[in-house]
Amino acid sequence: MKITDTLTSLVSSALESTQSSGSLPPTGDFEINIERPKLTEHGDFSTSLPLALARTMRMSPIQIAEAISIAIPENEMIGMVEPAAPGFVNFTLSTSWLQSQVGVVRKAGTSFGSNDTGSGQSVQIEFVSVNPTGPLHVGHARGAVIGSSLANVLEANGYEVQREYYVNDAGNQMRVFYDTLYSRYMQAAGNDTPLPDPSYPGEYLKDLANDLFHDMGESVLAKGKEDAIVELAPESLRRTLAEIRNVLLKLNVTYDNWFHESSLIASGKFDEVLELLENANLVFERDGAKWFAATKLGLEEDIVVIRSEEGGPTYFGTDIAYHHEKFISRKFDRVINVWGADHHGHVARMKALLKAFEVDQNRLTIILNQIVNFSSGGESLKFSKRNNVLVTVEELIKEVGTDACRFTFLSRSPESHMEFDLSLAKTQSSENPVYYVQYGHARLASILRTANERGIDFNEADLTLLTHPREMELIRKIIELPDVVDRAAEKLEPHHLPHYAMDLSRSLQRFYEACRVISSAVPEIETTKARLQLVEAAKYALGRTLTLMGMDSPEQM
RNA sequence: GCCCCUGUAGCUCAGUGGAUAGAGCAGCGGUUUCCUAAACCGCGUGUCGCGUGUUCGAUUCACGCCAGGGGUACCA
Repeated sequence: MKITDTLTSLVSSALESTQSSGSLPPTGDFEINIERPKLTEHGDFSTSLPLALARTMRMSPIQIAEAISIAIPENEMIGMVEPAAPGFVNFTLSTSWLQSQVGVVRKAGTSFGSNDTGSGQSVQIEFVSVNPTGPLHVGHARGAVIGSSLANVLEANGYEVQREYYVNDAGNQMRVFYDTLYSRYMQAAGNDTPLPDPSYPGEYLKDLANDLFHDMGESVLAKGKEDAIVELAPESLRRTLAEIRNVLLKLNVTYDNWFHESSLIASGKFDEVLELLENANLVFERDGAKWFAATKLGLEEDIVVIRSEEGGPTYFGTDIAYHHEKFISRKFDRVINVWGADHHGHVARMKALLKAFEVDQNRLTIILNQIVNFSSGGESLKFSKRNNVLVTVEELIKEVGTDACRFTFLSRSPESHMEFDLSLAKTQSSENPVYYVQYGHARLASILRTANERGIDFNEADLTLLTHPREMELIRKIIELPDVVDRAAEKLEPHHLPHYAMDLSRSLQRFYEACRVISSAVPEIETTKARLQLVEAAKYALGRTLTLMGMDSPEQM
């Protein structure tokens, strides 16, 4: 049970008993809010309930706080309950309970930090989903990092999670891409074929065509353009996706499923769902195209689902079928899409679509991460190959490393228009919070290594010897982790993790400085054992945090 | 025009309707017989963009304004 839940029930029963004894008057509806005070003098937790009740009770808040404080039932967790002006009830955790938590954390081990808030619920999280037309651009890294950490955190909170990449391999863009690929392939074969209009830009296509020509040769061309594309397309798709997959792997991003847009058409799913909407009178024809009647669902404009020109579905068109697939066929309780801010116009459409499917809109959450500006030493960077500024995620990882990259992206909330300072991120020193956190982990590992080398068995220890302020500070910080995970998962805010990691690291460095763990002085062996248990607990907490962030937990640096 | 996001310390950013708004970096000064100094300790009044409102209480919620970014396709 979470600490705050216990406190809530303690306050609740205190209020009931004061009311039944008549020392406090009855009240209407209210909510018990447990928060963490900023000042240590105000204890570990507090509630401002008396302030909220003052009006209906027609009493001064402090009187209510006093009455509640006295009535709080005995609990091993609570060391002290104090009323405080103007109307708070402050709780301080008991030293003995805090000490005992070291054992609880050690017992939980690498699973420490987990909750079961989401157990029994399935959630699908879709992220990155960039068109398979080239390597990932630096801007895509943010969504990748947010999505993958969010998935980790949701899993830690008990959800059954599926990570999915939606491969847009069917749209008009892909047609242009393949047309251009054909021309590039012809050029690679030495023909003077012009690029189509419109054509797909980028050097990548040229390189891809050259590679394909090297491996597949002239014979492909003998069949004419359409047949050649039929052969080239799957192979180019396979190679581009492999490249995307590899670079994501380097970013520590993995998927449970790669879902192809084209499969929606091949399987008939697209037609099936379109018919569904037609039967519901939500699809009509105009100017030779088919439209989704979004205005009937409160939107300002209708949306094209099938183009007039070649009769193919639009991006929104297939997304209709895709989301039907997510909610109706695969029956996810919740669906989370992590999109770049440039997709913002699409959000209202998807919500409208859910209305058409009669799916509760709250089951779909769309996280829009804002764009990233890259800078180096205070100077803003414009991306281009010509200026020799990095462009791809691959180059970004090479430049700053996976861990620094993840930590930096993760430490800002998705909606912030963040600035990524490359020079700071790649600094491998104390200036960089990334290494500060990892160094903390390495240091803990080092202490445990030393204990092992010296043959110290600390499996049995007297935890009541942990009384130093820095020891208590560290324990308090360690046991915050489940709350941090819970909050990150429930509010879909993974950026709390790096901030917690920093706090925890600071607490353990301060502890390290003040409390020698392994000492040559023999009489202190019992203290050593207790502190080694604390060190191990801290290592579990920090290691778990790093794992959830998708970062490495180094044993030494 | 309309829609979304942002505006908090010199810089980059946290901040759950509560008590005296925080961290990292940068800057200045100090700390090392023994587990990693990639560390620790000390030094911070900032119109929380501006205004009005809701509230016992607003950086937090609502509305208006200002500034910056993004979107506003038979692209995705």
